[in-house]
Amino acid sequence: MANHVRSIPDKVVGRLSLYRSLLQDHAPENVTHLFSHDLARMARVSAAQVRRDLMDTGYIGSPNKGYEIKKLVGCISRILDNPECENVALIGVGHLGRAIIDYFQGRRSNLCIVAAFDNNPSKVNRIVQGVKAYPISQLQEIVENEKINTAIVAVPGNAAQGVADQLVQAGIRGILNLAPTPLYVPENIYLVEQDMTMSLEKVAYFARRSFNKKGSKNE
Amino acid sequence: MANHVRSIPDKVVGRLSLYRSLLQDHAPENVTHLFSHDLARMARVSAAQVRRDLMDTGYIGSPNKGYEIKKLVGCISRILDNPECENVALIGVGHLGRAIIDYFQGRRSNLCIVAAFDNNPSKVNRIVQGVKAYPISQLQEIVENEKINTAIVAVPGNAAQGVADQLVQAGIRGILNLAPTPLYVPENIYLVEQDMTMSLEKVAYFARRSFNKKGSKNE
DNA sequence: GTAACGCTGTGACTGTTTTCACGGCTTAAT
DNA sequence: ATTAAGCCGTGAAAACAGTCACAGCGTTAC
Repeated sequence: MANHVRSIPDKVVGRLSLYRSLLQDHAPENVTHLFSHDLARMARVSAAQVRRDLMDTGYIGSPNKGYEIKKLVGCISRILDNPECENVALIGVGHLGRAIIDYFQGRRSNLCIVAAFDNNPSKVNRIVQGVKAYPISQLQEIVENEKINTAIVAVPGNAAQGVADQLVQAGIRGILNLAPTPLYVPENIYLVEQDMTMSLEKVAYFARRSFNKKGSKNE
Repeated sequence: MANHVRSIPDKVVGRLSLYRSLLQDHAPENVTHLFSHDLARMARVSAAQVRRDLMDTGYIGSPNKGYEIKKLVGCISRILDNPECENVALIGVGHLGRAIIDYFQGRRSNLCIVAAFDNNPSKVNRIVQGVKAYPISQLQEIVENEKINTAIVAVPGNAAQGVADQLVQAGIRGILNLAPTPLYVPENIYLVEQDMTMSLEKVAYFARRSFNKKGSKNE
């Protein structure tokens, strides 16, 4: 319980992840340093926000060179990443599942989707976009062998809870749920719900009554 | 500008949308009423949170019957929904785009994807999962004709900004961005960024250091 | 040398979101 | 009737998140 390693808030972790991907993917080749306001502009946040967030990484910038991109990325990675590559399971090999595989296939990241699962016999026991697909019955076995502790749920809503139960059973520690049904999981499992319906209804609501107020959100 | 209709905060709108979908899709058939703590349990929030959120809808529950589901749904809908059906455009007919169409096809909602767009000639001018797909060159025309003011961006990261510019040009007011690149849009456009990479990195981070702390997030 | 600049890191502040806690109401039971 | 119970609505407090503003420090210019 003694959380000697200072625990970083949810929101900050999200932005650190964003900063890193911006630095890796969108920084001009020839630039080695940048300032808080540069990163802020890229991430659509305030410069003060960037500086505050970076405090949590322990990285210290130079007052007039700014931040050294390489070092900063390394520093964020030391916080966000496992020392080794982090194995992730994907459940559901429909359109959404494949979209997700594409997402991660392209991007350098230490997150690696090492196995996909589906209960549709026609989809399993073959390679989908570079990822081996298994029947769900092998979930437990593979989660253990591959030391997977994070999973993405991309199945239809009515199957989601069942899948979640099996994931918890298999020893998964964190779940990203993309199905439109919220999940019940034990307290000690970290869960992020990402329901597109909800997000879209929000957009529609604020778009309609566009008081000239801008909103923006992540996670 | 006089916002006589009290503007409801972002977060609350999101939860109202969630409450409604829970009530519509997951309420037992024979039950007509429920209490704040019932809805709270379904939505994984506190009962006080539910009551506070519902204040914004104007609906008033009965101290010992609780909330009448039908009336409450109606009341939330009166806030979230357009009187008529709300037309939405989808940009990008890859795996992600199709997944989104499936999402909304199944669910009763007053959001309706009326047109999809793609710049891949092999994907356009045909019906994809019930939605007509057009080349992006027709964006402006169709947005105007169909009175669309909300769009979902589901294209690869490097195409996202270009698409966003065209959407703004065409008069769109709200954008849900699912591409892994944050967008620049004018202040008066409501934008929600929903980057799966970021979410997953967050899950992985908190799953790893699972101090027995639970986290949960939406939108 | 030294003055001016412009950035970082951070304490203090402001604003927002969530929780607490309690008065009031409505029903049911005695 | 009167009492007891239990939930709702909401003011007040607490927790959280983001912004402001400024001291301190390299760097550059003169």
